[in-house]
Amino acid sequence: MWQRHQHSQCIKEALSKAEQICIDHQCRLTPIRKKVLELIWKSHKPIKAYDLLAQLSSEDFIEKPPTVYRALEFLIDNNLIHRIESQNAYIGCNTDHETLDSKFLICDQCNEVEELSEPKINKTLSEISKKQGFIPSLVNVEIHGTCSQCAQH
Amino acid sequence: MWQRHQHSQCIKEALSKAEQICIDHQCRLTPIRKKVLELIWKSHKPIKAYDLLAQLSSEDFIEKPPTVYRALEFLIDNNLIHRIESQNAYIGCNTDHETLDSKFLICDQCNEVEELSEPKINKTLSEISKKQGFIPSLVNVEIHGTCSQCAQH
DNA sequence: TTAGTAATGTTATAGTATAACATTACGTAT
DNA sequence: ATACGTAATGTTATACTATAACATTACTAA
Repeated sequence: MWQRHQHSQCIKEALSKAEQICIDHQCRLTPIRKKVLELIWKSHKPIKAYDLLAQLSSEDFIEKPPTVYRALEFLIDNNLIHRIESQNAYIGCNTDHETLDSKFLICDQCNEVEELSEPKINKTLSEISKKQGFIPSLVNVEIHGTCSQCAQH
Repeated sequence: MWQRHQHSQCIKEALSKAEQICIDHQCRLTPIRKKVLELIWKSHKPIKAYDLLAQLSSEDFIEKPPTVYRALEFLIDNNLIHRIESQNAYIGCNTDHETLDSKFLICDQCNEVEELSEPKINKTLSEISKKQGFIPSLVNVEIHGTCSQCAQH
């Protein structure tokens, strides 16, 4: 689904984006938060909370669930990662969001996930909500299937 | 969000729909499956597996997790209920599905859920998937916000 | 009737997440 | 620099969600 590439670049970009956001939002990218964000980007696929936990503990970080869940909460609140609801897993966000929304293509073959940033989807969903008198505050779209790479094999 | 009404009618309809589907699919609406479906419709809001479990056990049904999870799996597979991923909860389906998709408006105030059956959403999502060479097999859309009823108060 | 499959029973455990309270670190006003 | 308030983390315990694995029972069709 994604081009093969060195992750180091996306990790770097993600971290510097995170730092900028923390300045803007007046909050702190503490070592734990930074480490969790880094691990999520390193994985490059959805990663589970307890897998993060295991990796943290193997690197001399504190390895208790609340630690990682707090970091995840922080990163989600600041739009630096998203939760893939259908997998109880977390993935980095490299998209600029004007609204609270996340939209994914999830390949059930290779488990790669691509985040969509198509305004058209938001527009359609927003129109339909409005038609029902519903005021949306947060949208989540998860499309499972087979990615182009996997479809060819 | 929904008009006030007697649930008895929707429960009846849901059950007879279920019976028809089981005939079509050559499977059985056993007492447990029927009871679980009934409880889900009685709730009329998303209901959790362990809440179903509690209600079952108070009615002389077997009250072990696998029982209820198996019934839930059966009902989901036959499109009689859906799982609300963002809530780990289950809700009845009164919609006819041509494809595997579920789309919800979820009111965070009153916790009512309305299932959408707008082909336009599927069309939009399908077009965008295709553009990426992605072959969708299952779509889930969860829109959180405030329903028209709650917005007025 | 009996053999094969579907469904359920049962025990145990895996996997996901949070509550509650204690402690430490940080930012800032004095 | 110091003291104070807030933010973040440490720590223990437990709640909540779901499934594996194997035994038993019920149904169906030859």
